[in-house]
Amino acid sequence: MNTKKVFFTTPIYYVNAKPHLGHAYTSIAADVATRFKKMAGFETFFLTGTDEHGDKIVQAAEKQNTTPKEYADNISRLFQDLLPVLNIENNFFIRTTDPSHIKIVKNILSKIHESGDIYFSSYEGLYCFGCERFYQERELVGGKCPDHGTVPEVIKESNYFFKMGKYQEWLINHIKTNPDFIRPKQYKKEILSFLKEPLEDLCISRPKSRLTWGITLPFDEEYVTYVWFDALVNYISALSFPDGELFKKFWPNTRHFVAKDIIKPHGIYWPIMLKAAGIKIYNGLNVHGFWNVKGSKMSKSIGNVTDPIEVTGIYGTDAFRYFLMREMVFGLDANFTRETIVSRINSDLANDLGNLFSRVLSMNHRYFKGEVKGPDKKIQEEKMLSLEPDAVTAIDAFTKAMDLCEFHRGIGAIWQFVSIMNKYIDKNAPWVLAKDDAEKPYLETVIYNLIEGLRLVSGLIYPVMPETSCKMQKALNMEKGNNEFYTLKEISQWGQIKKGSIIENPKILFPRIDTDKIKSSEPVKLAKPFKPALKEEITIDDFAKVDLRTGIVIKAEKIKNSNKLLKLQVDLGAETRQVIAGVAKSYTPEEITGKQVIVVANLKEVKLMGEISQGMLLAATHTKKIVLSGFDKEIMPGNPVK
RNA sequence: GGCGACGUAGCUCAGUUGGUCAGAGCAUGCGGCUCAUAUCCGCAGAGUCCGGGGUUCAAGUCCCUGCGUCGCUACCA
Repeated sequence: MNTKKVFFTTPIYYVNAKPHLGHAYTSIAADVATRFKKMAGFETFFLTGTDEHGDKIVQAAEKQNTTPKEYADNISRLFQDLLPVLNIENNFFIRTTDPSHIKIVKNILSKIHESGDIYFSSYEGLYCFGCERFYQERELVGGKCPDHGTVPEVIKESNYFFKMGKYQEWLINHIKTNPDFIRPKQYKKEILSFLKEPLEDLCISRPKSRLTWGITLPFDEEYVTYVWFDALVNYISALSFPDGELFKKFWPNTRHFVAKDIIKPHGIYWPIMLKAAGIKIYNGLNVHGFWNVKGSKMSKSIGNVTDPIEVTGIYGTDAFRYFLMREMVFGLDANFTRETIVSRINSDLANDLGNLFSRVLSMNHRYFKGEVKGPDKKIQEEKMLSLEPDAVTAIDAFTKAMDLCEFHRGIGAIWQFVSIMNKYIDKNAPWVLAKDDAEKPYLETVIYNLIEGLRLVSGLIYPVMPETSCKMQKALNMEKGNNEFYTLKEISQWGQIKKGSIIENPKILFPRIDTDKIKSSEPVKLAKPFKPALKEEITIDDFAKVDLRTGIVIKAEKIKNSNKLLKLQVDLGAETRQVIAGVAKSYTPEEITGKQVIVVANLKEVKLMGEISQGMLLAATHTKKIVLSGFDKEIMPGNPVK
């Protein structure tokens, strides 16, 4: 038997926070893809796990007075416990602290090091000891660390670097010649556009003086490897690279599922790492968008971080899985609100599918005491009663869409068939046929086709709603054993329902959710979200750190080679400051001269386009329009503004 | 500022290579049925397919430009 094989992964989730909606989506999407491929006859392997090394974990652990390992154990446990709640059937759960993983990371590092693609180099940078990290100049706030408010020190450090630039052309070519390598295609474009600029080499180490919570480099005891190098290797360490059966079986028939924020590591570092280590390149990357919640990005300060366990508890696992897969166009962002999920559940699940199931089975019960009758071939042909052609169409559209991870379309194809069945009932009006004994064969044919249709639907929804699939099949006397399912091939054959068997009166598949109740129990929050999102709350003391003063622009001139910056001399009373302001698009030097402005007077000076800037003007911006702040009456320069 | 994506009915969005492409779902209104979870079925809305140019016998669908939204990136103080 030469079965086709495919390997699906989620990213390994960083253990610095508990799982949220986004994690749940990625995992469910990969689970749906895996289940679908199983239906299509593939042998599959599905991997997820946690990423547990690095600075942040050490810091978080210290805060809780615990060890990094213990801290990681706790959060990793949360991710592991989430899986059964979401009904995710992973084959393995990897942790970057697993000894076997660590061994393989070292193996790969050695390989690349030996081939000469890792080199040692030192560099100077601005280092904040509080944060234990380097900052780029532009990341600083007023020349100070944004977290600690201290001025970072210039220090020299040596590290190991991975020669990524060497493989840039190769990668561009690889992406172009493998159109499915990055999907959907907007992300392929994004990566290619990024690759137009020269790739910088990747720093892959940290000295142990700064960080010990990591994997020691095999070629230098004094260093640990850093972030992505450790994390990405999980995809093959979990398969026991290089000699494991799993690796031989599944690599490189791999599709990685990731959210759009980590396409660079996966679309650039990872293939180059594989190439440099002489390992085959994985088949492809499936990139999805973000879930916004109530119209805003999920964030702690807004308080809309959504807990998948809580949501599942309210709506049920299958409904939650259905909603996520149906609502999000794979690749694009989507919005999560109580209204949208309730609307999906009520109209798609309760009204369309649930009610169809209920009405068909109860008619069968009412007219035939639950016994499954067969179709009358003659009448079926005469009146074109067979639903088989529509079923074939549905299976076909479903399969095509699911193959491309276009889950929303795959589901759409099933629901189109559901809609056809509802119309079919209306058209043939079984309740009318039931009044006339002569129409009995007609009635039997209609009901039979409907039951068959439900059988098909029960099979097709399996990847998305495994529990409901099983429930329906049980009701239809078509259930398989535990954890078993019908393959596409098996469900495709029309006319499989067991004639003569007795089908019970149906139970409700999906109860409707009373929207009135929700409205009354939930205070209406119609507040429009801020755009951009509101920053973190500060105290009056925080604000008091900013020294605002009144000023008057006494001189203004353009800066060469800059279409945005003006060089201003601003009178602050006690002294005249030079301020470089990015207002040239909206103000000419003539216009701005003489204006009263508000100046941030205690801002650390910086150089912009070679000119010293000793402050900053307050202004409002909307797109490209800039409007300076000012006063409605005359005021002396140098006054404090509060 | 640079690069890129997008802008289609009240809402969420489909619309492949230019010619039944002006659509679906939800919401709304009216009508029908009663098997069903007050569910289902039918009909209606008509929307300058963001504005303006252009290519073409023919353009949401191609080109240019303006505006708007979003992403990446930068000299954003």
